[in-house]
Amino acid sequence: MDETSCTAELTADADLPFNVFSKACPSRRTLEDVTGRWGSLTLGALYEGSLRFNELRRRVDGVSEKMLSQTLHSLERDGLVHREAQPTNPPRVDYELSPLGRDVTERLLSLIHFVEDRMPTVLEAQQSYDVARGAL
Amino acid sequence: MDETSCTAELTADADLPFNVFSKACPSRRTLEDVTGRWGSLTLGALYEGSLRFNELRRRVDGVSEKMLSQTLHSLERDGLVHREAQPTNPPRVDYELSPLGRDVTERLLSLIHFVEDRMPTVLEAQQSYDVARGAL
DNA sequence: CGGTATCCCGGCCGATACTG
DNA sequence: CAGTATCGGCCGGGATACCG
Repeated sequence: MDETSCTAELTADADLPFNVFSKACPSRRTLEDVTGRWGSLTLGALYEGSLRFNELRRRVDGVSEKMLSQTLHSLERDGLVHREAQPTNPPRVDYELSPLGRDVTERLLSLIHFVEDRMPTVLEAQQSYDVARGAL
Repeated sequence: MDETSCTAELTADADLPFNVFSKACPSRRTLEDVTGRWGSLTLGALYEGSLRFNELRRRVDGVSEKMLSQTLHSLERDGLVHREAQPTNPPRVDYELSPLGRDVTERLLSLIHFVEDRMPTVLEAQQSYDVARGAL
């Protein structure tokens, strides 16, 4: 299993070059960067436009400096976010989505908005589940 | 901040009832169930059709019994996956997506396939980043 | 087969302090 | 403002054993 082909024999996507269902495939890590707890929210926040570090921190409610910094590094490394630092004093750094990042985030936001939209149904399901379980 | 409205003042989605950018909003947890490390792969695997526990375990390369069990419980609680147990011996249990689960998974797969598709570009970006960083 | 229970370790992650 | 450094808890998650 090298890095340019990670075929998983047991999935229907068996002959795709980069298969997330295969444990060793680098696409799985990238997917986790994108869908991860902070990665998804960071990308989502940046979709509206470029933001500075602390603006981002306020938008993504609950993220710590450390995790935001780490998240931004991963996303920048993946080529999804572009970092632009201006050597002024005080320093000003803007983060914005790359074209690839925008394409990824469009799909991500489609999922996010759908989940937000169906939350009433989900909450109902959760209550039914909990009641049925609590009865046991 | 109750459970039927979680407005985040600082995002553009400020007046949406269920806002993932708000820390306390239940939609964030549900999104994590869907996009999480094992949740996303489990949903993706089930999109092709219903599967039994150990079939699922083999498809989702690297998942442990414990995590698969836990993941399936979360997804079932959210109303995304339906569990059907047949009281035979040996027992047979099938998992399948609910209609809501299918809708969610369609959007999820759109993202997954896009990431898989663009992996060559991502790998290139990563190498550039690593080279530039290694040079420092 | 289809799980649950228990143990336990590594690393995710928050808090705090510090730097340019 | 925009981070990095360091410490520590806690919990995700793997390994193993066990049950119906």
